Amino acid sequence: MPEGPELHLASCYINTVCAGLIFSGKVEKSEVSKNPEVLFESDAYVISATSRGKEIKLTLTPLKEEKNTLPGRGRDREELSQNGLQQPMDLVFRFGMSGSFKFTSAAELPKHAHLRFYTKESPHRALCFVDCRRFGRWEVHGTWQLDRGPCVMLEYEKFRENVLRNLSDKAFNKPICEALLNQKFFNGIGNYLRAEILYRLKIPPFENARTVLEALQHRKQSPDLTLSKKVKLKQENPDLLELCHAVPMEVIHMGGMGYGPEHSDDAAEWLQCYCVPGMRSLRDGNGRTIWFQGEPGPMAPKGEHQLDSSMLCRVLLLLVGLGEAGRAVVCCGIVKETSDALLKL
DNA sequence: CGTCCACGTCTAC
DNA sequence: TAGACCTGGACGG
Repeated sequence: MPEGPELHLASCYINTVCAGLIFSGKVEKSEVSKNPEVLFESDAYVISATSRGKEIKLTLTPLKEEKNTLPGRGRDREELSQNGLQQPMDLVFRFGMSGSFKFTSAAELPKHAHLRFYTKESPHRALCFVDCRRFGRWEVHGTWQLDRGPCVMLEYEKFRENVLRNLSDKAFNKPICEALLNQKFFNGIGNYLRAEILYRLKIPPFENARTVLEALQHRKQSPDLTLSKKVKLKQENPDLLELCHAVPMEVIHMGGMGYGPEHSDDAAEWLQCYCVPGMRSLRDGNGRTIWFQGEPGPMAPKGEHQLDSSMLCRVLLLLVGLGEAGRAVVCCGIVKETSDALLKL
């Protein structure tokens, strides 16, 4: 489920279900997970969460009055402070392709629950990090990953500045659709968001990123307009960086994309481009599928494998609709990769 | 049965 | 710039 909006919603979910709840005992890791053990133990602690882009941070805080369990009982001494109390601990998670948090009965843990926090009450319940593909990661005593930029959702002004002040960075030598996945500058944007954002402005995905973004630096002012008209104009014509904030915010207000079993109808309706029938798709330079409408743009990868089904359909319909002479003309003009692809059918 | 595809990083040649 | 890392759903034979 995981691009920026889903990560943020996960933090909201955790803060809601854990509000007023007391957790207890050790943090349990599944056998199969290669992530680090979480050596935290407390008789009574609380859990809270914050998010930043595509990361989420859990804070485990022992309750004050606790005199901790016997030091040394199956515990590393280093994990306890000098007076034997468990210190608060931050855990930073990335979700990979399939991470999520679920709060359930401890008796029936969800499949693929790789990290589990148990409540003190009985019968116990558990907050679980669930991750079927196990691409997700967590770090003990974690901090926000150093080379990830400000959150597109929660730190919009810093995010915008970070992009516009660094347009000389080689990250912007790339097509805009590839730059948008660079978490150093677009922390929170993922594959469906980049497609939806570019589609709103009909920006060709393989237009050069610097070319697109330099145009935002000197946005033309209209001094003759009143302030309210300027505000209105801006709201009705958001630029690319504003959409990098506004589009994920739409998803948050919708309650997330709900990938997987709980696939919501709202989400399916909300998508205007990503995986939508009739839209075109190509592989970008990193092998990721970019969905778009119209022209791919000047930096599109060349090659015989770069013909999408939507375009093939159109070519075939065109050929069917033409007479014999027209067909001959069109076939002569067809680009090499088109004819190659047709021959392969 | 098999092949392809998926919301993302990582690290190794 | 490839692969590696994983499970499971969709779809074809």
